[in-house]
Amino acid sequence: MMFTLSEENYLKAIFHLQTVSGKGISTNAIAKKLETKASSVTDMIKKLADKEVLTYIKYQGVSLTVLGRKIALGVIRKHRLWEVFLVEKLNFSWDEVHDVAEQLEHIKSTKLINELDAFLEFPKMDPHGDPIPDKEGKFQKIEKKLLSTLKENQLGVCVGVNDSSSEFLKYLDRYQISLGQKIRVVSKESFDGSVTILINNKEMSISQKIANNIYIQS
Amino acid sequence: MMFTLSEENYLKAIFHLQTVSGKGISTNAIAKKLETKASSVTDMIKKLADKEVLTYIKYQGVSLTVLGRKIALGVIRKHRLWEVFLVEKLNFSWDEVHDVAEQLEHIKSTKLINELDAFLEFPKMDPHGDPIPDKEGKFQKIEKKLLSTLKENQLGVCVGVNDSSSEFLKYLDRYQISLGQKIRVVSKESFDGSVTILINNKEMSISQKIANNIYIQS
DNA sequence: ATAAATTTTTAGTCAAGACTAAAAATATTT
DNA sequence: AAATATTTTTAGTCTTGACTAAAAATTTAT
Repeated sequence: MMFTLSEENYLKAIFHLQTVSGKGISTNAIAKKLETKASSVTDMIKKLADKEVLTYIKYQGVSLTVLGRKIALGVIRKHRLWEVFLVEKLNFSWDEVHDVAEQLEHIKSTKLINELDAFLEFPKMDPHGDPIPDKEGKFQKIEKKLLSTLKENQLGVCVGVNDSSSEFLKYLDRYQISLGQKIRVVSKESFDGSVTILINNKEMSISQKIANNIYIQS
Repeated sequence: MMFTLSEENYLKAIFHLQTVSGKGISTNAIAKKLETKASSVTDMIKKLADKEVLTYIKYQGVSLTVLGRKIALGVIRKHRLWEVFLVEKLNFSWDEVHDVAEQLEHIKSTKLINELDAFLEFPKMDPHGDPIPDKEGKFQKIEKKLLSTLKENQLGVCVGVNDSSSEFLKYLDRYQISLGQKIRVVSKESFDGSVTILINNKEMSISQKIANNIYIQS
């Protein structure tokens, strides 16, 4: 069974939505994620249900079948391995990889992706701290919480980001926040939720929105 | 100006046809090369003429403009660099690379391809002996002739193949014919054009068709 | 130079994947 | 429990790139 580029993108989007909110995924949520219209989503969902990668009951949202999940994980595996390749071998920075990986993830060749995996020495994480599924679709769940949940004076290490947009990642670069960076919460402002943090002995203030997009391990 | 996957494939096909037969390329020739129908070619040609990548006069075939040639060479550059990558870094053999490279050649990212070029240390040839255009589209023309044009007792080195199909390349592997391999013509059979050659001190006979698809440098 | 054969183009369809506008179903208020 | 608001689906349209069948132009043969 072959899947088109569009179909793969739908499966990936539904998988991501499913890991966040447990239950059936609404047409609207998918439309928003893929920046398309609800009517287009309905059309595609019918096709994917016919292909038995998701179950669909009218007016009740969808959820992936075992097969659908497997395909989604395959695409995610490819996306993240290519990101590692771009950063490790081709001098891309973490804010430059996303768009290219979005293209590369749809290249069809089992040998290609497994050899790439070996060439990169079976990395477990991509450049944004997200886990890379193995051949079987298994991946380790990383213990992590949002920076915004740390209490005053607590210390943690940055292990991931919740937003991989180029704008956000460039912001982090400017403030020297990268994977592995130690961050201490100095104080929290209850008025606007902003957080004062200590990085490399320098104090700085970040907005709540920023703090909500940085993953920390204590 | 952006080009779709189909448009790029048309440009590439026309470029290849143009390098073989000097003059305007016929609708039929393109259809044959792309395994499509002449009517489909006419449709696409009109679109490409509008985009000013080729000139087209009804019933008279087409020829690439400077821009069209540049785009075609860009696609060919990507194809061949990816082939080198697959063989040198990912343990592909020369008969396995074509289909994957056909997909990879359409990935859009200038940085990607130039970094890949550097990573591979600016190779001048792909695994089939074909030259790789540089950033500017320049490439060296290799002096070569068909094995079938050698006279009896002449010696040469295999420097390329005229057919990159998996079947043909596997045949060459079986008979230990690879790039750089020394080949001496022992005798030629005028009846069927077959050629008896000497490789690694072993004599063998190859058909005219095979001899017509191996490039030799004397 | 006309007839026959070939090539090329036109006209009309089709499938995929998206869209808008309107209808139908479900949720939320009052 | 109606009335209103929201979500989802349907119906119909559009674009891209392909297709078939038929018409038009060009070549080749007689």
